[in-house]
Amino acid sequence: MPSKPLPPITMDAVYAAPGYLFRRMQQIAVSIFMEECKAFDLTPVQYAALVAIHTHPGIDATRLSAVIAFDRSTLGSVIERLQAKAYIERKPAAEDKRIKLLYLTKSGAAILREIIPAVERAQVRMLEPLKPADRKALMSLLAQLVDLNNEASRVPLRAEDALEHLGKGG
Amino acid sequence: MPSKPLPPITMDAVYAAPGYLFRRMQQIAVSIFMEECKAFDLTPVQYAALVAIHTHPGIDATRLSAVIAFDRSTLGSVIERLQAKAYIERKPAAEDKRIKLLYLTKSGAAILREIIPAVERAQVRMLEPLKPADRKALMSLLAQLVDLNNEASRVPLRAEDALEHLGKGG
DNA sequence: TGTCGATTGACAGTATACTGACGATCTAGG
DNA sequence: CCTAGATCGTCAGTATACTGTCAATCGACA
Repeated sequence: MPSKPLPPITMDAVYAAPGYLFRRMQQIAVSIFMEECKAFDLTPVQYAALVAIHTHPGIDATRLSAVIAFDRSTLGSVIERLQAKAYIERKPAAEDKRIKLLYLTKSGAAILREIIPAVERAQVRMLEPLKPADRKALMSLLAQLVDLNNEASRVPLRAEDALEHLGKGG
Repeated sequence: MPSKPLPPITMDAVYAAPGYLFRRMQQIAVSIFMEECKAFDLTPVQYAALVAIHTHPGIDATRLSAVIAFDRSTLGSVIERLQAKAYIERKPAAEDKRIKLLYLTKSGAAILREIIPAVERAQVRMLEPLKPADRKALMSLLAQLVDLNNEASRVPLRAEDALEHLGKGG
């Protein structure tokens, strides 16, 4: 008896696979972002980190990783690069010698203001080929799926939860 | 006169941005793939490369990169790793000394057969939180968007176009 | 108070990705 | 035949990502 007949192995199956489409779309999105923002020498990750530090001054690296759902290991080098560009500062916390608090510098706040229009353009361009109704539908479904799959990633998004210990007490 | 008033900078704007959602979803997808396939020690990229080499035996690295829309520079190390695992072979082409042709080995074909059920499970799991109708809608919109944005990425998908010179003459 | 478990930042190792460059090689034109 | 331009594989440099580990530190509990 032959074993269960195998489905044919085709590239079309790969092209239609969710994982493949997600990876392709991410590559395209990064490419568009970098093109629109090339005057600023900021990556998407660095941009998100700047926004989070702007929104939560004095956050530490571990909590930052939860707020933007980045890997903590990776975040170390991201922070280093932002610091090397003088967009952020790190200050040791008085109460806990392990922690280094993150703050935007003046030039960090300035570049954040300046880059936002370019980021907006990039976001618009990513969806531009679709009809407006389809853009909304896609974003709605994707937002749902990301939220419902939150725990499936190594670094689940914790957003404001992660900030309970920041100056407000737990 | 103050300049145009700035929109507030919030994390919610980041969370709702297409680029952010695409990156999150890709992280989640890779995480699920690796979890389902951990017994096989194959990454999503390595899997796609194996399928393409299976479908197009004797393809070279440059055409492979077009068929799966991978960066050619990156593909070099991917090929090296697959070769180190003895899943593929590289043979110099007789007619062109620059080119190395890629072939699946027996163990490469075997692992491809064995991993497919795990890959299928991963693809299903990625969309599982959505209702069936929503899964179809999301995949349809995403496939359209990726296709319409094809030229926006550094390595546009060329699929069968790239194979015109493979044994069939141009 | 002294110790144990948890947390924090850092690091090593692996794997994608993209940019830019390079030598070897092929092809087309003269 | 010989040179100019294109192509192929490769490499160096940078930037995300994830796994696993480590020392320093903190907090809680005995």
